[in-house]
Amino acid sequence: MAATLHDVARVAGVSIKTVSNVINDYPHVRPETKERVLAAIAELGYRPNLSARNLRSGRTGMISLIIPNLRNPYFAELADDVMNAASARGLSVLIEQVGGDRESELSVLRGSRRQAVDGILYSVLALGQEDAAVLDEIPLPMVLLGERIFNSSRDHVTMRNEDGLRAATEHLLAIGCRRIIALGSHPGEVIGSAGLRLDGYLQALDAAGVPVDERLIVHADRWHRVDGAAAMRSILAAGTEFDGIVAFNDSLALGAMRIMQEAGLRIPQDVAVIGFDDLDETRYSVPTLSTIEPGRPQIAETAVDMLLARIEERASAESSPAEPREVLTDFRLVQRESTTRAAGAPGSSGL
Amino acid sequence: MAATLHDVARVAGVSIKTVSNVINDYPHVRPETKERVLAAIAELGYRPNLSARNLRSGRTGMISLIIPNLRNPYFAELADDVMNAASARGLSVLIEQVGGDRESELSVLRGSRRQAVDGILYSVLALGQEDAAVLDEIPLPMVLLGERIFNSSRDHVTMRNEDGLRAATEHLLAIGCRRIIALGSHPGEVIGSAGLRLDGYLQALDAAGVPVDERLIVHADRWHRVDGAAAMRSILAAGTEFDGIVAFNDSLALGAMRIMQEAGLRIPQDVAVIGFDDLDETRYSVPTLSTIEPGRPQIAETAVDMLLARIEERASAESSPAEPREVLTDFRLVQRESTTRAAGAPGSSGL
DNA sequence: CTGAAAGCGCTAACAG
DNA sequence: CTGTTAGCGCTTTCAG
Repeated sequence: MAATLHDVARVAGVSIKTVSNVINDYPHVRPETKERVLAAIAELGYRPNLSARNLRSGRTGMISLIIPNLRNPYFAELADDVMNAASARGLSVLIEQVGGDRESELSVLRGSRRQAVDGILYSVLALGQEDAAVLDEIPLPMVLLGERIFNSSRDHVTMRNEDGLRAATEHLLAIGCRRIIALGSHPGEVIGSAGLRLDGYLQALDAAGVPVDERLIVHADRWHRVDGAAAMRSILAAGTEFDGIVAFNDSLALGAMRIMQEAGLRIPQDVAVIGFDDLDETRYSVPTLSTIEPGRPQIAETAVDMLLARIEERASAESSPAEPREVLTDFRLVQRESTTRAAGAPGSSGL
Repeated sequence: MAATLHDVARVAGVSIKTVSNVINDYPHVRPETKERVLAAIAELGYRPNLSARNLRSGRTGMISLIIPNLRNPYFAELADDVMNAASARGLSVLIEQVGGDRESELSVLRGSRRQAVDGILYSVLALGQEDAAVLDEIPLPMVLLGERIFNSSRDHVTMRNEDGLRAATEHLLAIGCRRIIALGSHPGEVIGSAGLRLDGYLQALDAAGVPVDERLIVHADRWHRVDGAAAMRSILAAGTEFDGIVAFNDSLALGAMRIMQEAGLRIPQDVAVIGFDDLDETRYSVPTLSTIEPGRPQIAETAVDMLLARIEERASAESSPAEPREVLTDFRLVQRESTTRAAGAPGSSGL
C-alpha cells in the first residue's frame, strides 16, 4: 500500500496538517520541521493521492482537448502545441477524439469524462452556429477553437481565415497567375473555414480586377489529401484551364500536387500552388509547399491561458463572469518552392 | 452545485445505496424502484463525481501513453490506435510526451501524474536494457512497447523487426536489386529497432548469397524525414552506387526519395525503395511507398488488453502476478509504386 | 431487495 | 508555528 499523509506524519513525528503545509509550500513552517517532514517523505516514497486531492479541492489539473482525429496532421500538431502550452502551466491534457458527426460531438461534450477535467478546449467541427446555445448547458469552463461558431457565450480563439487566404491569393496574382483555382469550397457555407477562406479569395480577385470564374471554385467536402487528389482528377478531366491553385489547406494542396505531377504538370512553372496551415510536411514535399502559417502555437497558448483564467474565475466565484472574448491570431505567408518561379533562384531544398 | 447521490436519493425517496446500485447496474433492484431512481437522475442531471469514485475504488479509468512526440506520424497513428482500443474498453488515455533524453523519460515515468492513472503504456525510447531494473520501481501496472528493452519484469509488445526487414530486403532482391542500401543503422547497436532491422537486412543478403558492402550500410541517428534527406545527400556526394534502398522507417525513405528526385534519379526504375511502418502518407507520396505494415492496430489492442489484465490482477490481488509475457505481432509487406518495376503495370495512383 | 454507516486521503477552517 | 477535526461524494460491508 502506498504511503499516506498519516504515515508521513507519524514518521516525522508531526501532525498531518504540518505535512500538508510542507507539501503545499505554505510559508509558516519552521525549517527544521520542514526538513524532518521532507526526510520522511523521501524515506516512504510518499506521493500525494491525486484522487483525494481532486475530491477535496474540486480541481483535477487536467483539461480535455476535443479534436476530430490525431491522424490528421493539423490536429496532431495542434495537440502537440496545446500539450506544450498546458504542461508549461502545470496542466495535463486528456485528448478526446470525436467521430465528426454531430451526435458523437455532443455526446463527448456531455460525456462522463467531463467530471475528470477542469475545463475543455473544444475544436468545433460538427456543431455549428445553431448549436451555440447547446454550449451554455455544459457546466464547465470551455474555450472554442475553429471557425464554426462565433458569438457564443464562450471564449473563442481563431485564425484570420479571410486575411490569410486573401494574402495567399494575392501572392499568386503577384507572381503572374490569372486563372487561380480555389480548392476546397463548401457550397453555401458562409461561416466556417471554407466560407471564410473563399471570401478571402474573392476579395483578392476583386481587388486585383480579375474576374471570377465559377469553374475555378472547386468543391471538396473533406480536406484530406485524398480529397485534393480526387478534386484535381475531375478538374483535369473537365479540361478547365488554370495556372495557380490556392488550396484551403495543405493536405488538399499536397493531394492535388500528386495528381498534377502524374499528369506531367510542372510546379511551379505550369501551375503555382499555395496551401494553408504550414504543416511540418510542407517543408518536405516535392516541391516544398508555400503556405499560410496561421499562428498555431499562439492559438494553443492563448487558448490554454484563457481556459485557465476561466477556471480560476470560477474557483474564486466572486463577481459575475467576464464577457466572452474573441481572439484572432497573426498569420504569416511562407514562400517555398511551389510558388517560386524566379529562374535563378538558389534552389534551396527547404530541408 | 452539481447534484450528488444524496440529492438523487432524496428526490427518489430511497437511500443512497439504492441509487448507487442502480448506477452500477447491480442486479437486485426492483424495477419500479429503479425507474424512480432513473427519473430522479434525469431530473437533476446527476453525473457521478469521478474524483470521489476514484478515491473510493482506487481506480481512475485512465491509462497513460508515454511517447516521444505526436508530430511524429508514427506515434500519432499509434496514439490513435491506442485511444481506439482503450475507448472500446471504457478507458481514457492520457498522452504524455517525453523529450527523448533519459532524464525526461525517467521523470515522466516517476512523475506525479502516476497517481492519476491505473496503468502505463510506455513506448521505450531513451531507456535501454540496462534500465530494465528501474522499471520495477514504478509501482503501477505497465506494458512496454518498442524494441529497447527485452526480458524485463513487464509485459512487452513488439513487432517483428528482423523478419519484417528481411522480407523487405528479399522483396528488393526479388525485383532485381543487388546493391541495396540499408538506411538508418545505429553503429554498435544490437538490441533496438536499428540493430534488429540491420540484422534482418544482413540475413536476407546472406541467404541470397549477395555480399555485404559496408558502404551500403548508412547511418542515421534519428529517423525523421530530414535525416533521410541528409543521409541521401552524403550518399550521393560519396558517389556510392546503389539500385535499391531499404529504409528502417518510412520517414527516412520519404526524405531520401525527395533528394533522389532532385538529383534526377527515377523511382523505382533507377532505384527501388521500401520503408517500414506503413504510415498513412506512404499511400500519398510520389511515388507511393512500398513498406512493411508492422501490425500497429494489433500492437495497440494487445497492449491495452495486457495492461487491463495487469490492472485487474492487481485489484483482485489474489495469487502472485502472472509471468511477464512477450508478444510479437504479425507484419505484412505492402507493395506500392516505389518497388513496382513491371513495365505494363496499370499505374494505379494508390489513392 | 434496501438502509445505515464507515471510511478512501486529502484540504482547510478553526483552535491552540 | 502546529494540531484537531469536519467533510468532499462515493463504494461497500453489514444488517435488516
